Amino acid sequence: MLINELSKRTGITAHTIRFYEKSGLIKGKRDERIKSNNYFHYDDETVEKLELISDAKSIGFTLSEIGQLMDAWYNNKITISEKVLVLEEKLRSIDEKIKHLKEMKKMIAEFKKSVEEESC
Amino acid sequence: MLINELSKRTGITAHTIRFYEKSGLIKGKRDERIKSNNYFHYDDETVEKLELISDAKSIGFTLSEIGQLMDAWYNNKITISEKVLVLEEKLRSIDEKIKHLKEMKKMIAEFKKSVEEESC
DNA sequence: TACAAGTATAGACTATACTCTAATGTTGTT
DNA sequence: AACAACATTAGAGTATAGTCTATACTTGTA
Repeated sequence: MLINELSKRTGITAHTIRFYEKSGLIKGKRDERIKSNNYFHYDDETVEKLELISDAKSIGFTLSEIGQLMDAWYNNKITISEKVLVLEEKLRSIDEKIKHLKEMKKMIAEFKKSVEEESC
Repeated sequence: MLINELSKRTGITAHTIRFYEKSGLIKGKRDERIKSNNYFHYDDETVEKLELISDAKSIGFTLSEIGQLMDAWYNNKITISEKVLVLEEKLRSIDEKIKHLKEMKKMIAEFKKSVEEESC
């Protein structure tokens, strides 16, 4: 598929997709047989990758962290133990984030309670 | 206390503290009795606020969201029901973040398992 | 065939959140 | 008094993550 369809399938604009391509997160292929243009072609794996990027971004991962994660996920030049290491690190960082969120949640909930009691 | 002590107590650089001051997140007071300088003076509440800023940043809140939260927390020009509204919204957004994190954690954990099985 | 829609690249622009520098003045110590 | 340490403001610079524009070529449709 070409960039426009990729954009429609993922909800990510063509501009941003090109930005991710330049950043090295995804990679389109050129069709050697077609000489008249140099359009990039994308496969279903790229759709998957863009969805992973969206998901990982939504939990606060930077593009550089997402790059590491995607290397572990898709890059076969990396050994299994290297992959496992990256994945474990990401799991740890997720656990930390969850811990901080729960602490903040508790704080806000307690403060909310005290504000509400004030109003009686 | 002056900015340097505030910086030492919070671990936030004077530069960044000034940036937060310009952004309206904190507010130093000038001592009217002192005419020779116009140094800002900060109280313990500002220490607290900076700690809240650090905590809220670590869970991915933007400075603008933190501003709203701090208004609910410290600003008495806001009604109790307005405060409660902001606090509830933040609690919802924290729950969403936790949900996303747990989903991503599950995904990564499953993928990690499949990578490890591959190695046998 | 005209022409709208799609594609590529380079580079400018934006927003957020700092981070640093320069100029200038004040305070505290020796 | 000298001088280091600290304070202020204005404004420049940086990193991240886009977002947009201009230019130019290609493709699909009426």
